[in-house]
Amino acid sequence: MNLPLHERIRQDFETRILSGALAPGARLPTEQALMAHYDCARMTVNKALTALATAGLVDRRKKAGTFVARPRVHAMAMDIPDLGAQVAERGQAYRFDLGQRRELTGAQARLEWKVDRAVPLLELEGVHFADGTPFAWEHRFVNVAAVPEISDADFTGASPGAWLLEHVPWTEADAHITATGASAAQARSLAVEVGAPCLCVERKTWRGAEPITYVRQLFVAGAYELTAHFGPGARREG
Amino acid sequence: MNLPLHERIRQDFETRILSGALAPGARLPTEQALMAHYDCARMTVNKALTALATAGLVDRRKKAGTFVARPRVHAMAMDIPDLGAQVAERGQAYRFDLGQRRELTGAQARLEWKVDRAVPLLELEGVHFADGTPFAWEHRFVNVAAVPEISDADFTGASPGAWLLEHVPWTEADAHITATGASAAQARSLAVEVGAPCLCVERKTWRGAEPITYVRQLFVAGAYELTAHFGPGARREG
DNA sequence: TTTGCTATTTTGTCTATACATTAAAAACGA
DNA sequence: TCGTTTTTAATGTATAGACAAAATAGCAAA
Repeated sequence: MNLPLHERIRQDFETRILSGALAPGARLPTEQALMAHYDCARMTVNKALTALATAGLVDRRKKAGTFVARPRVHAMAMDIPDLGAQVAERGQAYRFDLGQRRELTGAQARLEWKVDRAVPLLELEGVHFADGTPFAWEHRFVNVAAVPEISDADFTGASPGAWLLEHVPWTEADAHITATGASAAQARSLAVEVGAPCLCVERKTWRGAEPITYVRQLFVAGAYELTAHFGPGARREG
Repeated sequence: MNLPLHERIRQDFETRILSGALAPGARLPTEQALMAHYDCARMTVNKALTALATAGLVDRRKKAGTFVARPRVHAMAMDIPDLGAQVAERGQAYRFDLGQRRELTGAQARLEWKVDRAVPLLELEGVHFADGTPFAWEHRFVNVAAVPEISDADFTGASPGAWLLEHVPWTEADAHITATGASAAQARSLAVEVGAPCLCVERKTWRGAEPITYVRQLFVAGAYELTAHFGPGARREG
């Protein structure tokens, strides 16, 4: 494959960014440095970096330079919600209660998540509260190999979702959304009646080819609403 | 606002494409013609057209030229589902029963849809069946000014959603997804008990700045599932 | 300390040109 | 007429250079 040079440069950095080798906030070389390194004209480097910028992978600022973009959920079609921040935004007190925390070996993990590779997993289960009232229950698996720092994280207060958003940029996500009635255990956790309507969101996220987390969240009907916007522009008001 | 020239060129054509003035398949002027028209260098024109191409608005072929791309829903993050096609794909018989059909004047329309401009609306209400079993109820408003042909359309059999997908390319959509219990009327239409968990999808779509349709759909829990994929790649299997 | 100016670095835009690549179209030959 | 070859018109890539714009950093004055 003889790719054009600007495309090769683009892919070089895309790979490094998606793999995490270039962490969010890291500065890329200047166009001057790159045109020396690749022995080409500035326009060629510029084309590669501009492409990365329009793809949202990097931010470019005059005089400052080019930086790996922090993962912005707004750039994505549907907000991957940080429940705590949203609750706080409405002036309510947020709390996350961790119920269960378990480390799973690779063999178990393969069963639980149905990934092709066997990976060590962290299993988390807990409930989100707004002003002391439970509004969401979640059950999550995290690929420890992808995020080793998570072993030291403490989720009594901040939710695992918020922690992951902060620490791991994801690049791809799959979501399944259904309605369901609360099971007995879920109903107990959420303080609703068995069979009460709930919004169920199942989501898997990846960074490049590496699976990050799988989560199943149950929201009490009326307490939560997913919104999504598709298309080039920003979200509309009407 | 003094936009850069390549951006102005890009917007010129984006506007014409989204407004429908340049229909899918139409050929754009060659770079030569454009550099004469805008009195600039070829690279400037090229940058504008390349941007439109990466945004998926146009296709470019060497020797042939630049053409307005046909709208591809697959490029969008979440499939706007054609319920009939999905049901048929599973080997079930699909049917749509139109319950109510009403023309609304501008004044009423403003109330019903809460758009800033007063537009003539078509109000539709009906139920989707798979193998004779109702699985979704919908209530829809269509901007007749944007799609005048819809007045002649017949929805006994094919759903309004399918008709719109066929006839009107949308460019932007907003969706709100919640869980809710079925109301008395909805429960009767869907043959479930009052309060049964349902997935509720509210969606507005636009073509450019022009509102096309607003729909509220209720899916019986378990009978339907929304899936969404975010990120550059294609939907994953796992 | 704060404010304001100035220099400098880095990206943003644009030009004019050159050659490569591709695929449609035209010319050609059997 | 059909298939093959050649031409040619269009986009794709790349160069070297110029000036513009913006934001940081440093310095000077209030």
